[in-house]
Amino acid sequence: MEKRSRNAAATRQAILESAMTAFTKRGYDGAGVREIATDAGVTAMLVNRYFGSKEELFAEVVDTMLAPPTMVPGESGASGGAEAASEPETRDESRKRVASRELARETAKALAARTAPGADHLGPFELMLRSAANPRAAEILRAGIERHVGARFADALEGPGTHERAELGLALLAGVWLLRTVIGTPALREADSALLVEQLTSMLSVVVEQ
Amino acid sequence: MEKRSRNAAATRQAILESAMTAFTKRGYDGAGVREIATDAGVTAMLVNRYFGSKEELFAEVVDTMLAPPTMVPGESGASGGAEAASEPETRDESRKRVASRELARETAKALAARTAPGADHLGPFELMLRSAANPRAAEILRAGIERHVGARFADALEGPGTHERAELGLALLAGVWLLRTVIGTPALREADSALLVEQLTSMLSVVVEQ
DNA sequence: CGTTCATGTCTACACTCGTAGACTTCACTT
DNA sequence: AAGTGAAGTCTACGAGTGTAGACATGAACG
Repeated sequence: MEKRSRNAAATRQAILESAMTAFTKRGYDGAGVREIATDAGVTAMLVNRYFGSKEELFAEVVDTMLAPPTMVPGESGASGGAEAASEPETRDESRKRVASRELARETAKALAARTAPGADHLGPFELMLRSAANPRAAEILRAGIERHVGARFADALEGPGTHERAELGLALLAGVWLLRTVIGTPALREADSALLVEQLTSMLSVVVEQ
Repeated sequence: MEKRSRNAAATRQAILESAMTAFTKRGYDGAGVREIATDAGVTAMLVNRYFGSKEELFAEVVDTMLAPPTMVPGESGASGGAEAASEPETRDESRKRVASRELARETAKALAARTAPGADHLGPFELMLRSAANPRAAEILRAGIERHVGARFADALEGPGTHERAELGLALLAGVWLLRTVIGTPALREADSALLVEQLTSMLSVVVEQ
């Protein structure tokens, strides 16, 4: 661990990244300010000094983790293990050119891979699922989803009711993530990957295709 | 509120019902033993005296709320104080006679109705979604789902991979419940009911129909 | 060099939490 | 009516929470 001698920006970033993993792994209520601070090599009070309060820190974490991934290679979004949950390479514009069924399949494959028993990909879904219990956190999440994710997913669709259909797809993704990783129901954990992708693709196609 | 003068069974039941609503509304971490006790007209210590600990109380709540049919149209599904309705009829058999598409549609309609903006139907889904953040609670939930819900839903299906397909359906239900009520994303909240039922039916049919 | 001010720490407060042990009060039996 | 055991309460502890205010520190600048 490097020293980071009195660099405000670096310290702030360290706190933010520590908060990302803490909130994602333990949820808003489960993560403590002291824990976040210690992991960042800092005192608890400094967290509030930089972010105002735990709630404001959480809001910034949500904003960071739900924001679309930066294409600029210089910025590595998060070293703490937080990546945005979207398909590997395809950006919004190129997505529309891809056949709808293919979009559904790629999404299904990505979901299946990240929620596989071995993988421990922390991501915005876990952040949401583990923090939804707290009403204040839920409101912050709602705002973040509305601002970032919902619109981004809806843009990938065509036809009428894109927002509603996008959120229906999101609901399926969130539910599978919940049961497969957070809860850990055996039937879904041990499900055959190829078969799972197949079923998810079919379900997603309902809302993805026109 | 009646007096319930020193009746052990009634007191236990009162605590259990109070715990159901508290855990469902605020989640495992959010609900306090003192709050549960006060709502039952009792001291906090009596809760632990009857149930051993908060965790054991939660386990009994989970067992109670997951035991009766949850999402299937014929049932009331615990609106706050769940009543143990005994029902000797062969529900499973009659269900299988219903056309698969009809099962999907009925389920979709029930889900849409219970997650509508006005309705405040507390149920096992909220219990799960609000308590999943705590690992101990998640494990208890996993056991309960495996013991009760998964198998029951799988029994309503036919063909291969019933457990996996049942849990995929459950995932969709849970995700919609999450986004629509716990998080409260506007696109799903304000979605047209009939259209929502239609899309949900199509998505569910993928896993419900053979 | 010494001053300065952002950067970071320490102590402390005012809670809430789950729960353990000792105590009291009531309903029922004899 | 007296006794007894179950039913319920009281006090308290130890740990943990978020955060406010006072204090220390060190790097950059005159």
